[in-house]
Amino acid sequence: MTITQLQYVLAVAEHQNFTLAAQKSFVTQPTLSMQIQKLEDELEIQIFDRSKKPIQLTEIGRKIVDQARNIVNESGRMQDIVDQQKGFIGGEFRLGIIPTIMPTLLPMFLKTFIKKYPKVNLKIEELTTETIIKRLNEGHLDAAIAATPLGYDQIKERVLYYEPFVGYTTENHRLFHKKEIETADLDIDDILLLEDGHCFRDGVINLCKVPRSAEEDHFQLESGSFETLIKLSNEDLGMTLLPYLHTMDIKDSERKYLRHFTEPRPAREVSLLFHKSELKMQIIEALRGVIMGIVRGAIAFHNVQIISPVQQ
Amino acid sequence: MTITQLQYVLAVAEHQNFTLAAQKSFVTQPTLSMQIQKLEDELEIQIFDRSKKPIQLTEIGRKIVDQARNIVNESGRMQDIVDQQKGFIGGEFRLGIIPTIMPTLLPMFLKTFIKKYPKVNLKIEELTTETIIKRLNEGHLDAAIAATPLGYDQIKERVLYYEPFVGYTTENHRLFHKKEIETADLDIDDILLLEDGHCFRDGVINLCKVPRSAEEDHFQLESGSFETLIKLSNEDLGMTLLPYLHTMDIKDSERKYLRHFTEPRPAREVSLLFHKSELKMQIIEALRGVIMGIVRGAIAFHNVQIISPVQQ
DNA sequence: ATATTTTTATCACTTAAATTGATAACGATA
DNA sequence: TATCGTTATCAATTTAAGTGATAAAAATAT
Repeated sequence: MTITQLQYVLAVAEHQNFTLAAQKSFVTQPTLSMQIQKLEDELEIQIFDRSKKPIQLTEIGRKIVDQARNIVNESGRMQDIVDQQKGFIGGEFRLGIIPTIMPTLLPMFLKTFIKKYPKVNLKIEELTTETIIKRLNEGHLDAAIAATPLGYDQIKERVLYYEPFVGYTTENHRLFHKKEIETADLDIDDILLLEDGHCFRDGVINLCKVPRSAEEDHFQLESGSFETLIKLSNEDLGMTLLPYLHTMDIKDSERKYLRHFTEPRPAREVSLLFHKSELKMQIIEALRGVIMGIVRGAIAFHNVQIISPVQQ
Repeated sequence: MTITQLQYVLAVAEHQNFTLAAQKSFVTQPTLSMQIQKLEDELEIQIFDRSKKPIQLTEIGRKIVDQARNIVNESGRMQDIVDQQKGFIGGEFRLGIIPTIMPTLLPMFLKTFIKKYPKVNLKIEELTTETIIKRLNEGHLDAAIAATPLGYDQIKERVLYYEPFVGYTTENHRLFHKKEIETADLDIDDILLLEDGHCFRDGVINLCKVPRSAEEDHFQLESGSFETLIKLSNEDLGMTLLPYLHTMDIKDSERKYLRHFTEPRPAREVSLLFHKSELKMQIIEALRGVIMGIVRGAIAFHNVQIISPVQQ
């Protein structure tokens, strides 16, 4: 049994296809087939059921894959240990960020981070929470930023900050004339929300404590960005909710429509997520330090009411 | 980095000698030297300080060795997973037992065990608690039986049974005429104990709640077996304490010197120890099942006062 | 049904890696 | 200074990993 063989097993398990897995592993398909057969012979079991299309893991195969992932992860940590000892912060680091956090948070910390840690080769991707969890589990992401708590037992969460929500009304809206609004004022049918998969939506739904019913949705087209929501809101299609950081670069002409909540303000918890194997922990800690340093001051922490994303 | 290289590192770390480590790994010394150099080059660190005699681990080397042990353990578990799935209980199993438990317990369960699990190739060694812990940590033992609790964080303990102590007096002893004795009757200067390293001794000392003082020891020669203690006791050199199972095969002529304790009786906790990595867990569970099945009935469990070995 | 495409297995062959035996280099001890 | 025990280095060998071509099998298209 070699670490390489285990990596091949993981590749096939992921892609359910020897040819594709071989490409992703940068070897030819016979290499992969032979090495996996060798491992199967050595352990005297079948890891894959090749009769099913696409290829499936056998019952024992699933356990083998779990353990293989464990071993491959622990092997990867060897270099981490060396880096940590040397105080070296560098190498490739793949970070996922959900769409509702990406545009505001990334510009705030990116410059500082790459200046402070120039040897880190950051690869940032905008991904939904669901994809983030999948990729973290498969080891294709080193860390991610998303709304929490999510409570996956393979994924650790470190809170970065609590971001209050701010209401965005229009002149004709029933709440426009209130200086400050409170949670109880909200009406689920009245609020424009983001499309599914953006966990912000779930936070809002959760906030209103009203289960979303399909019949009550007036229009099906839902947006992926707050810019669209603001424009729809401006057309008197309802109010919307914006995370605090988004309100910082809103047009002056639209600023008058912002309505802050009374305390305790509803807020979302934004955390750094990473796999429990804690690979590349030095970089994760470095990133956390930079982000928390930048955000501190920009957001008031006191008296916020945490909104959990309900998707799981 | 290969698993083989990590095994070589562990061998050198253990034996502090490339030549010896090579022998134990069944390869030549150049193989070992080259593979370890290759790993050091790959990680760009020195694992071993070859200037010191005997060879020492560097600071980073110690961390590398810990992680290597982890990876090698997890690799070893791959076959365990397969065995477990197949319901196969077999292969080499190295069991350590402390001297004060070995002679009474081993004959009780050995026959049953090898009959029930004929494919297990049991290798049993009589070892002190200290050696047991060292070997479990190094992976040279799969499990052990000793007096507990010990509280090492790398070692897990599963209680097998509680074994009461029985007093052994002689005709001229002050306690001879009591039908039953109690803990308070004991006097540390008056009891014959086993040599250091046998954890039973510590249990007794702990029981008496009197720290052992060197001046008070009347004679330095201490025994390794209860047979010797009984004989010394017969010579009126003091009373002694025997674990319950030892009293079952005592000579009829000496049986009249046994004095049971009143409840709650002092007892020692006897447990199955194994490394927290839980390798070969099926066999460990099988062994535990057999021993607990055999011991149940032989020892009354109620109202025992647990005596902890103090050595740590 | 039959042809075509996609995919995995098998083969002889090449490339790369691990291992070896001999020996040099080093440091400790006599 | 000689000797011993040890590790490093080297060319040669053995073993393992990887390749390209192709066969076999299965799915899909015609």
